[in-house]
Amino acid sequence: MNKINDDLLNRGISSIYPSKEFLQNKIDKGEKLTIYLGIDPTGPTLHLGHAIPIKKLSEFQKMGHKIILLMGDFTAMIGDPTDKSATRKQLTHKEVMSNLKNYKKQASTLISFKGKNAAQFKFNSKWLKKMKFGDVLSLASKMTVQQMLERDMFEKRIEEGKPIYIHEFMYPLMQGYDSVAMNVDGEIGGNDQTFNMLCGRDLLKTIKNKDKFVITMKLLEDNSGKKMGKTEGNMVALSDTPEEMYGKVMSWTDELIIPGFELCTDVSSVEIENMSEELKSNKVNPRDLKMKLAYELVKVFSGEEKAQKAKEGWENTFSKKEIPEDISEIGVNKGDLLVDVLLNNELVSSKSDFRRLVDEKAITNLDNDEKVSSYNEEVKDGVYRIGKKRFCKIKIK
RNA sequence: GCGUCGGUGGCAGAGUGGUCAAUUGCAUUUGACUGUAAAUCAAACGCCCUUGCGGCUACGUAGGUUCGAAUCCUACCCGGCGCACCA
Repeated sequence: MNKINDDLLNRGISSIYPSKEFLQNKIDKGEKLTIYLGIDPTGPTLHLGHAIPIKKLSEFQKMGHKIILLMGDFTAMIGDPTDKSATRKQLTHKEVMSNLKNYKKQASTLISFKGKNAAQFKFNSKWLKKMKFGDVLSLASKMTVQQMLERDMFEKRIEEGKPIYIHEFMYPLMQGYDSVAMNVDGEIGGNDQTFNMLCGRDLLKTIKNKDKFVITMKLLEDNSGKKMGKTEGNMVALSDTPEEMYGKVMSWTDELIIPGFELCTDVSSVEIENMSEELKSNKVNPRDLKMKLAYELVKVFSGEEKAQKAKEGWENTFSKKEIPEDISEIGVNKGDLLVDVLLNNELVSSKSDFRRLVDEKAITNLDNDEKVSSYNEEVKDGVYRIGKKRFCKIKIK
């Protein structure tokens, strides 16, 4: 078919079940499909890992398909055992609701909740909460323990003598039931969700004799297979400022450059291919490509203007070693000790921490370019730099 | 319910009467190097006053034994595993 469609079913996609042809066929026939993405609100912000399937979803929306963003407000309380070597602490519904407070707004940078083909925003507690024990049992009778046990992380836990709770077994069933309850045509998600999503496919087939398609997206990961995550500290959150996003991308390892372009930006596939070639043949400085990636990525979420500003801000701070533009200004009294000021503003975590930094000559007064060398130094007017990333502007009242 | 093993710093995981603020790995911070990073190397990494082979707080909770406990004892709380049913 046409070019757009080509990207639609290829770019960033890990696999399509039952097959790409199956889905292509439906689209070619002009069917209006209902497709959903489920997110468990386990944290207060959406991050790039969520944004990747949301972005794909938006492509479907633009083509006139119906899309649903499903909040797993019920399932989040149980906790998806995927990728967890230990049982996750269960969340209360209140915590979950507070987590997802901003999701809709954050997602609306990519998909539209307004207009004639508005995306729907749903909650799975609506049907899961109402289920009776009998309903649960009949659902549970559709799946075997062996099927569940096949999952690696269960095997691993058994080996390590760690507990597996029954409710964790139930998780894929619940997620699968979402498909049945909403009677969707398809589901999209990260390829770490493959098992759960296929579970829904099975259920839909058994219960409603409907063939649900499943699209799994590639994950943004380096070649050691380590997913980017909060623990890595460089996971872009959709609540980040353009500057923060830009900075985080720049701290990614080089291997993420090409996947980053493919998964998170609107740069054309051809262009990406070219860049990939250039990288391999060392024709370009990876840094320059990464800067382009950072720019393009910020553009997707915040627009061109903000992206440009973020870029300039970053260049000033790091490349030219200048001070970032908008650093917080702290008003102090004459004679205050620098330690106290920094401690009160949480720029150092304790007085001991401060002393260590002084010993390491990590604190510099940029106005006269002198290192702070005494523990008991009084504050001076001017800009201080602590390590590489922390800055503060001090103003004596 | 019975038996048994265990609860240690952000996490993982040593330590089983004194030299333990507690080995080590990961994470983190800082410095060097660089392409901004990554990798690598060096250092730091409970808090407080800094003068110290300093003070304070910490090894699930509460008591106890001891000159001295993360280490021993008692009770309690929490967890794993096994057994008890199907045989």
